[in-house]
Amino acid sequence: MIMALNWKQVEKISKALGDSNRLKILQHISKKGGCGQCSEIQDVIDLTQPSISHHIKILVEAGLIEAEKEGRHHKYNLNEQLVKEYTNAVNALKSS
Amino acid sequence: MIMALNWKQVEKISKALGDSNRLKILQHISKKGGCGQCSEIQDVIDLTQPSISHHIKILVEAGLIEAEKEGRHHKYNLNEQLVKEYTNAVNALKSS
DNA sequence: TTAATACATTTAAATGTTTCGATGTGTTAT
DNA sequence: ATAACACATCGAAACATTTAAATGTATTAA
Repeated sequence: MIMALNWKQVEKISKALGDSNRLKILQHISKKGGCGQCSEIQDVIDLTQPSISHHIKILVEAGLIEAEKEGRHHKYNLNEQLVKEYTNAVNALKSS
Repeated sequence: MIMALNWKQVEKISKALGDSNRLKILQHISKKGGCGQCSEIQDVIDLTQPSISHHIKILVEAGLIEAEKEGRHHKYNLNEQLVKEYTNAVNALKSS
């Protein structure tokens, strides 16, 4: 089996997943069927706008979500392919 | 088996996976067929003994590895069940 | 018993992360 | 054009993590 992600990427994605607020953001985006907006995330999570912006940046840089600009709003989609590759890479620890 | 992980556990495991040295330790334990010793990990990873001890503690506390004392040596096993539950939980983001 | 080995713990320094207030940039509405 | 909205960035404080030197504990060997 060809490993799509290298360990540096696994580290980065794990770091991105290692924060409760970011996990909440991911769950929110996931529930919304892969979409969401910063402004509505502020209603769900008890953080200021700059903090949410920071966490979203980390998720985007890890590749877990993708931003789509629509006028002055931003929509976010979960990168399901990356989630799959990440869990594959972690699971590969079991049989390498 | 039935036990699914809660998000607090997912956070903790992700944090444990979010460090290159800990990923190397896990790979080493994994390669050795689920076993290894601190002293041989020191040959593979460029860290002092207290640092390795610290990282192993974090992996144990996350539940990713289990320690087995054998005299003055310690053997470590990958908790394959937990790895499975972790990847299941992360993958669940795709369809919740 | 004494010495050596394997690992844990404590302490402290360096470094990284999280968070928010202030402010900046681009977009839409009036 | 002006105001309001959505989001990004900067700067700084608070907090957490990483690392190693020093030291401690338990086990085995001589």
